[in-house]
Amino acid sequence: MSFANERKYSKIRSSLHKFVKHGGKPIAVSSFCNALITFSSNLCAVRVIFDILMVTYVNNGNLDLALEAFKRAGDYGFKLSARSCNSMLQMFVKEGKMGNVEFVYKEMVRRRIMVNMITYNTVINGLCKAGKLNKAGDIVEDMKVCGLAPSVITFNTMIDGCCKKGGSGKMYKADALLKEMVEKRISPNEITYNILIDGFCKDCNVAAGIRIFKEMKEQGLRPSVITYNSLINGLCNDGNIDEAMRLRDDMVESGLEPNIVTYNAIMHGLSKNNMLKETQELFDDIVKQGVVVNVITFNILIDAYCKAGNMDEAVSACNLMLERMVLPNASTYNSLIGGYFREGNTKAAHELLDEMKEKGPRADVVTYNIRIDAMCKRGETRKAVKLLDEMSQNGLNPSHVTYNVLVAGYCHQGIPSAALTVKRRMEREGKRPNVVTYNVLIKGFCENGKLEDANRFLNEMLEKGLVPNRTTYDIIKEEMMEKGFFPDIDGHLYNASF
DNA sequence: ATAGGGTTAG
Repeated sequence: MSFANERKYSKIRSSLHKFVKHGGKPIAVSSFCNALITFSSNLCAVRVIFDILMVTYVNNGNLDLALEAFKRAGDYGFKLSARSCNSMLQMFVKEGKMGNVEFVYKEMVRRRIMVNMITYNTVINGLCKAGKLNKAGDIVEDMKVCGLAPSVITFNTMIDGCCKKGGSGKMYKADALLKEMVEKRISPNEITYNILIDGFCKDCNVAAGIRIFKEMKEQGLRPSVITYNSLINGLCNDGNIDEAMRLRDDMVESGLEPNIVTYNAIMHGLSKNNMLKETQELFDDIVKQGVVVNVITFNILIDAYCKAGNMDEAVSACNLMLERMVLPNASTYNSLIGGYFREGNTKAAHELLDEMKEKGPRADVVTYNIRIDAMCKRGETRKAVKLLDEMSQNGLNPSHVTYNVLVAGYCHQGIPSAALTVKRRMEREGKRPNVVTYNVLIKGFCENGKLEDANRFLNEMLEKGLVPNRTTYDIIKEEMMEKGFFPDIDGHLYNASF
């Protein structure tokens, strides 16, 4: 592009920016496009203008209109650049709008827009984040067919997808991918190791995380603050605060400065281990040090107070947060609402729920789960089930917890048959019952004297490949065996973990 | 322009 053209385009860019900022409604997109092709004889310029228009919409966070422009360009047969399509894809991935990601990707291929490495990696990342690992694998095949070899970023993305997806053997699969990349002579980098370390730590296998950490150093790669944060977080969740602190010292010694994520992890670790005083002290300490604390820091502190039943301190922490111009989010409210419900202060809880409706952050799935749980505990499970409809009206998908709470509610009210209808509804909505669902159900049927049914669910759970946990065994022991009922499941299945 | 860390509910 010549210098004159470059200047022209920068003018176009700023005019388009103004257009997008003010009158860029969908109807305007189409009339704009019409005007463009009617009055311009320079089709190459029109192509570029479409491209800039789309990028400008993306940069202004107006993704619907960006998509509209993308579709229009297609209607008129203008080939957009991969670069601008990629930036739209990235935003759709960030917002979790996978339907749009898949549509744009397919369109790009159909319109023969040169799909590049970044396109592939972005789409693969989106699918991995949505838990659609098989589909992500299909895209990896697509890229191979098009002559592009998966890069270290592709592998890292896929490995992270494995680590973050639930299910048994996920770390085994992640490890297999690591082996595969090494075989293909692609060297794992610092990020590969960070992903694996975090994956093992989250899989309750800090020991494996430390092993990878050592391997990383042996490979001559330098651990970063992120590496340490993953390990510190893992150790804290393991209740091993001392070791976490030692690692923090290591980190400082190797010239790395702990950041707010480090402190949040440690504060959370302290509070989870009932060390409220230490949590509070660390908070005061970092504030004194001048560390900029964020909404997560406050949420951890507020939640610690709420769990300790100290609502007054929770509220003053909330006020301090506002003083420091940190805005509360849904999690902040959720902690407080949960705290009030727990101490039986329904009035205060509802005042906060009203405040959320009026001006606060939008209620999320957790807010509903807390409300539903409180209703169930009051013996109003039927009423709680009605909230499922309100959730979908607000565009929220009930989670496993939502259904599990309802199942527990009916069991607790002595109507396990109603609990079963919730389980069926859950399956209808495409949520597979998990270990907690079965634990609740098994316990519920046992407590209602229906041991045979409970045994049936135990077998069903095993058939589905779900791995019983400590709670399952406790239920079997206390609710079945101590009542003289011996479950007719394979003996080895429950002998192994005792 | 694409990949990695911290909070709430069962």
